Amino acid sequence: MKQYRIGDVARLTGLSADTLRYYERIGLVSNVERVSGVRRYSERDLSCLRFIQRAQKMNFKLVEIGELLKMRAAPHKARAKVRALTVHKLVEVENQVKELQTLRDELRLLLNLCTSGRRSCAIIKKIDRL
Amino acid sequence: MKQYRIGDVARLTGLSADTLRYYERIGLVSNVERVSGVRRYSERDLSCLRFIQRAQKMNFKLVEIGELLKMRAAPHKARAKVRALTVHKLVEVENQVKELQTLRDELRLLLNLCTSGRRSCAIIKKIDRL
DNA sequence: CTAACCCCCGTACCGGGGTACGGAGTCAAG
DNA sequence: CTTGACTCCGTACCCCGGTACGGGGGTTAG
Repeated sequence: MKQYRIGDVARLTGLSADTLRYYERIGLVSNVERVSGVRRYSERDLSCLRFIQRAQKMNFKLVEIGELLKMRAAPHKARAKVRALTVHKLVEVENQVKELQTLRDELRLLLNLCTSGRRSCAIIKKIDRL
Repeated sequence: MKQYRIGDVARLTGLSADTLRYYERIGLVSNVERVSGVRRYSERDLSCLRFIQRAQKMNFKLVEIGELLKMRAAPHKARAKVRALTVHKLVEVENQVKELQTLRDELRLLLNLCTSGRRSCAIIKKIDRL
């Protein structure tokens, strides 16, 4: 089984060495082997890190990813929990989308007002009494 | 002209007294009058605070709101700047919307997979090799 | 043997928007 | 005159996901 030092892992994953140490410190990646004090990452560790990166792109927070990793390790009883976590995340994201869309529309409105140029600034005025 | 103490303003705006002091500290609201050390907020100050609250809902950061407030005070030469700031914010928000929509679709996909129940957890598997 | 790298650990710091705490001062009513 | 409500200020702390720094040690090539 191949082993990687922190710098190798950094290059392979795109995460900085500091970040890798940080993940270990907060317990996200656990029990990385040491050889005379130096971290040796296994393929397993790498797979775990890539899982983290992908989950992060799915907007999961590091603590949540910690949960997911535990469930990943013990797949059977975890189904419902994983599902719940994902549903929760979906709802969160859906709400964010809605709010941001509203916001976007308002900003577009402001800019339209602004383009139909008058003396004073339509944007400021509009925020004044939105 | 009416004057308000910090507690009154807190009740009127929904901002905490600590937050009001904080806004003053970071220079967002400036030159609040004092009567023997005690803040006296004017109607102008209140209007300013409400502007802040509305701009904040528009996703402007406090530093940006600081800019807007300056422009609000000196409306004439500010047009272009206000516009630029707003355009920038709009682009930002549009990008966020797109990313979150993609994300939302992926989460929905995950949940669909999960519902068509099999032995092991489809969500975990999918994150494994997304 | 030295230079160039890599790695260790601990600590502090970043942004953003506040919240919490504690000691002291002020003011009005009872 | 005391009690209670309100305020002051300064400092520290929260979350989140890292980044930066600095002193020390290990390894490898020339």
